[in-house]
Amino acid sequence: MHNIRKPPTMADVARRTGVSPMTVSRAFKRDSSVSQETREAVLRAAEELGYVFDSTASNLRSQRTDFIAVTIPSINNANFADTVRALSDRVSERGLQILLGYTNYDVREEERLIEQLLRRKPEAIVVTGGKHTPRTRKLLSNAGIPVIETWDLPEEPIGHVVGFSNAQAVREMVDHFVAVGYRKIAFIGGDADRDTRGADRRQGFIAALKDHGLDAPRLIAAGPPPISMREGANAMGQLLERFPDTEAVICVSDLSAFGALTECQRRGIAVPDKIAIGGFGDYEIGAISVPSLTTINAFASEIGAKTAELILDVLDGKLDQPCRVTIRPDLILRQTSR
Amino acid sequence: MHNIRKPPTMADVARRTGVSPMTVSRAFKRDSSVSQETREAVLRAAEELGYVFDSTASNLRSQRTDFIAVTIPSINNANFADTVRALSDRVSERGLQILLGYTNYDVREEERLIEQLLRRKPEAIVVTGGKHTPRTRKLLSNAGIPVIETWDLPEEPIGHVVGFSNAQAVREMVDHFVAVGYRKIAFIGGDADRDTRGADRRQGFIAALKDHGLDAPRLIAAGPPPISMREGANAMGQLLERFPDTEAVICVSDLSAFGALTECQRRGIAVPDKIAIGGFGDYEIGAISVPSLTTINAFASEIGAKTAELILDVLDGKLDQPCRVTIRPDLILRQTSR
DNA sequence: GGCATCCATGTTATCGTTACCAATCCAAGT
DNA sequence: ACTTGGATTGGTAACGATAACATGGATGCC
Repeated sequence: MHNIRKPPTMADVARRTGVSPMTVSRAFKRDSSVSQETREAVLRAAEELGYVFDSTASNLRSQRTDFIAVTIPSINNANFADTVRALSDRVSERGLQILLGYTNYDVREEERLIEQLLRRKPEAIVVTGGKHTPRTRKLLSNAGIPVIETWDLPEEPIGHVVGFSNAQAVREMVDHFVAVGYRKIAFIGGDADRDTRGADRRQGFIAALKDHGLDAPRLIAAGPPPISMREGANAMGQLLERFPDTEAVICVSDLSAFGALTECQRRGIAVPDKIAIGGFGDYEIGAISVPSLTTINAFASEIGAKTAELILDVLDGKLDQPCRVTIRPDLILRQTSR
Repeated sequence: MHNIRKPPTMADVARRTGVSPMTVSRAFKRDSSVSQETREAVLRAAEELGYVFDSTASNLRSQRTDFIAVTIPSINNANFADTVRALSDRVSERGLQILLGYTNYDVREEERLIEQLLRRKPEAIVVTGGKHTPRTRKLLSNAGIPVIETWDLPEEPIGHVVGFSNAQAVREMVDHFVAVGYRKIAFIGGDADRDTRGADRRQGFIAALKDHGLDAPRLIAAGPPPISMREGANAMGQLLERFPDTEAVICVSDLSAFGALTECQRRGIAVPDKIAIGGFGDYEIGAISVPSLTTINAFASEIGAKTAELILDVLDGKLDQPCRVTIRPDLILRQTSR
C-alpha cells in the first residue's frame, strides 16, 4: 500500500529467493555458474518484486558500462544513420549499447560532445571524420579505450580507422566525367571549413580538374553544412545564372544533387543532355528519381559493420595494434550523366 | 613513465590541488559554492593530470544519471530524427543526455529495448507510439519516472502524451480528396499490425471512405514497414495494374508517395491529371519534388520540443499529473493533387 | 560588542553491485 | 578410503563519487 518505499535491490531478491546477493548477481549474468533451478527461482522472485537491475552500480563496481560511444555529424542523415544502424545491430548482439551524440558538423561541438561521452566510460569510441581539435585528439588518445575514426582516411590516425578518401572518391567521378567529354564542370557544396568531408570532396574535385589541365572556377557554396535538397536547388539556380555554359555539376551529396535536378526540371533544362549531375552517398532518392542519379556509393552500412567487427576483435584481445580498414567507394553511373 | 597506472580519481586531483575530494566534486558542478580561484585551481590540476570525471560513480551515489531514454521505430527516418533532434537540443541545455534505441517497428523488440534502457536508470523515458505489450506497460508504469508517449494519442496513456491522431490526420486528407471530386481512392501502406501508426492511418482511411459512403477495396500492402521509396514505387505499379481506374492514392509516408510518383513518371502517367497522390510527414522531398507532394505535416520537431518542455517541467516539479499535449497536423496541398 | 547569517570547505558514510577468495558438496579417479 | 576436481554458493570489501551534516571564518545588523 505504501508505495513510497524504495525500489527493490538484489538484496531484496536474494532474501525472497533464500540465496545470497552474490547468487542473484550471477543469475542475472549470461554465462555465470548458477544452477538452472536457482536462476529460475531468482528471476521469478525478481519479476514478482518488480526488481529492475541497476546498471549504475554494476558499471561502477565492474568498471564496465557496455557502452560504445559514437559521434556523427547529424542524426538526420541517411548515410550516417546506416552506419550507426549496422554498427548497433552487430554490437548489440554482444550486449553492447550505442551511446550516440551528434556534432552538428562542428569540431568545437565535437570536442564538447566527446568530453561528455568519455565521462560515461564507454568501452570504445567511434568518431566520424579524421579532423579534430588538438584537445579532442588528446582526450581520445588518453582515454585508454579503442578509438575508431570513420568516413575518412586521416594521415595521422588517433587509433583505428574504417574509412575511405573523400577526395579520391570525387576524383574518380571527375575522371569519368572528363573521360566522357565534359569539360566545364562545377561543384556544389557547403561553405568551406565546416563539414570536413565535404571540404575534402571539394578539394578532390579541384585537384582532379587541375590534373586534367582544367580550371575550377565553378564552385558554388550553398551555405553552412549540411546542404539540403532546397539548398542544392538554390545552388543550381545560382550556377545556371552565373555559369550558363556549365556541362556537368558534381554535388557534395545526393540530397543536394536531387535538389539541383529538380531545379533543372523546373527550368525545363534537360538532364543530362544540357547538363549532367553527379551526387555522393548513394541515397535511396538517387536510385529511384527520374532520371536516376549518378553517384558514389560509400558503403555506409559496411563502414558500420566493419567498425563493429573491429571493436569486438579489440575487446576480445584479438587485435592489439592500430588497424586501418579501407573502403573502396563505387562510382555508380545512372541517368543524370553519360 | 609507467603508464600502467590507473586513471586519476578525484582524490588525486584533490591531493594535487591541496583541497578535499569534496571540494573537487563541487568544482566540477555548475552552481555549487566554491570560490572562483579554488575552482580554477582544481580544474587546472585536473587538466594537468588528465583527469576525466567518472559519471558511473556519480550516477550511483547521486542516484541521477541525467539520461533521457528515447525509443523510436527506426533511426533512419527523417520524421523521428527531427523529433529526437529537437528533444535533444532542448534537454541538453540542461545537461541531460539522450539515450536512444530503436525498435524496428516491433512491439516485442520495444519491450526488450525498454527493459534494457530502464536498467540504465534514466530520469524519464520517451516512447514513440501508444501501443505496447502488457509487460512493456507494466515496466513503464512501475519505473517510477516520467513516461511520455509520442506520435500517437492512446486511449489509455501510461503517463504523459505528446501526439496526434494518425487516423484523424488521414481522414482530413480523405475529406479533402472527396470534396474536390475524387471517388476511387487507394491507400498504399505497409503490412498490417506492425507499424502501429501506419495501421492507424490505414484504418482512418477506411473509416473516412466509409463515412462518405465509399468502399475501400484499393488497399495495397507494400511489405513490412517501413515502406521505402522503392516499395512505394512497386506498390504503385501493382495499384495501376489491379485498379487502373484509380483517381487518387494516399500513401503512408512521403517516401512511399515519392516512390509512387516516380513510378507514374516512368509509366508516363500524368500526376495529378490522371492520378492524384498524397503523402504523410512533410519530408523535404515532398516540398521539392517536381511536382511537389500534397502531404500532412505532423510537426515532428514540435513534438520533440514539447516533449522536452514537458520533461523539464516534470523534473522541476512544476507538473504533478499526467498531461496530454495534442498536436494538430496540417494538410498541405501541393501539386500532386487538386 | 554580541549574535545571526552566509560562504567556503571538510568529514563521514553510503549508493547497489560484483571482484576476489573461500567453502561446501558430490562424483570420479587412484 | 582418500585425494582431486568441477560445480555451485557464500562472505567481504571495494568501485569513485557525493548527500548530509559539521565547521571555521567573515560579514552584517541592532
